[in-house]
Amino acid sequence: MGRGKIEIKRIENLSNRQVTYSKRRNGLIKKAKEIAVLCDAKVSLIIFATSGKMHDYSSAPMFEILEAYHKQSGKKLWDAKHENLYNEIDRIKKENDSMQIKLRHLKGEDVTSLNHKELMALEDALENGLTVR
Amino acid sequence: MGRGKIEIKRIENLSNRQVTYSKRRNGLIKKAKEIAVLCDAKVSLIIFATSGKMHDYSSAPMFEILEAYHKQSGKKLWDAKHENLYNEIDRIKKENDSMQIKLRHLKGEDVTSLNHKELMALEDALENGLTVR
DNA sequence: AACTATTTATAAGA
DNA sequence: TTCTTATAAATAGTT
Repeated sequence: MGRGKIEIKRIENLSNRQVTYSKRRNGLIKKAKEIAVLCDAKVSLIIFATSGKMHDYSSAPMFEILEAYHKQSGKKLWDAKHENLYNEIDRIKKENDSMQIKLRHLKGEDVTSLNHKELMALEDALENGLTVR
Repeated sequence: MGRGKIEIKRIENLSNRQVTYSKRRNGLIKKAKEIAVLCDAKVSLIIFATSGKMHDYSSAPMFEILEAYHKQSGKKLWDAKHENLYNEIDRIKKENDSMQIKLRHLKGEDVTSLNHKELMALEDALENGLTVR
């Protein structure tokens, strides 16, 4: 749509590419807004130029749309993000369980029945567990 | 662009709305593909019809684009998802700290110096903390 | 699902 | 960059 027809392949001339990018980006966002209004659709659009500059549009809070996307796509978008948190929870829970066992042990017998080395080992384990995070 | 000009407002007639949705959705995805190729841009597009049906296009793995979006937008996309996990971590850490304090206390004195009520209270607190999850 | 009269988007030029 | 305009492309209403 213009003075001449163009092939859909990368525009090699930088200046032309930038101009076309700017025009088409505006057009795309306009169309996204229109379908959202006309058809009561939820739309999320994110565009990055090669320069790294970003433009975006969403007809509802981006998070909502991406949540819905996550549910329907079956793609595990968030897993990489969540993995560290789950790992941390597991680690702390284990630490916790370990302490619980030791507490029960201590409650069940006179503390003096543990020798000095046992106490040091116990203390080390706890200090370690609590500082590796 | 058609036999007549239309206003950009919700199309009330269901059938017309569906037809327009289908046509414009295709158009939008085509344009998204074109700008990605012509201008070497990264594009992510997600569209939901009111029916709940989803269509999407992304010129690179969706996760990559959303990660980049997350970094640039300053919008806290993931927080709602992460909040529960952070809360759980906080809760367990507190439980953990509490146990550590009690352990130190027990190690520092003969366990028999705690009276029966104190031991019961300690046990209850631990059991409670460990089962509320 | 096709068709086509019009509107809209935009490529090239200024 | 912004404006202009000839032409390509999208699409609203129709069949």
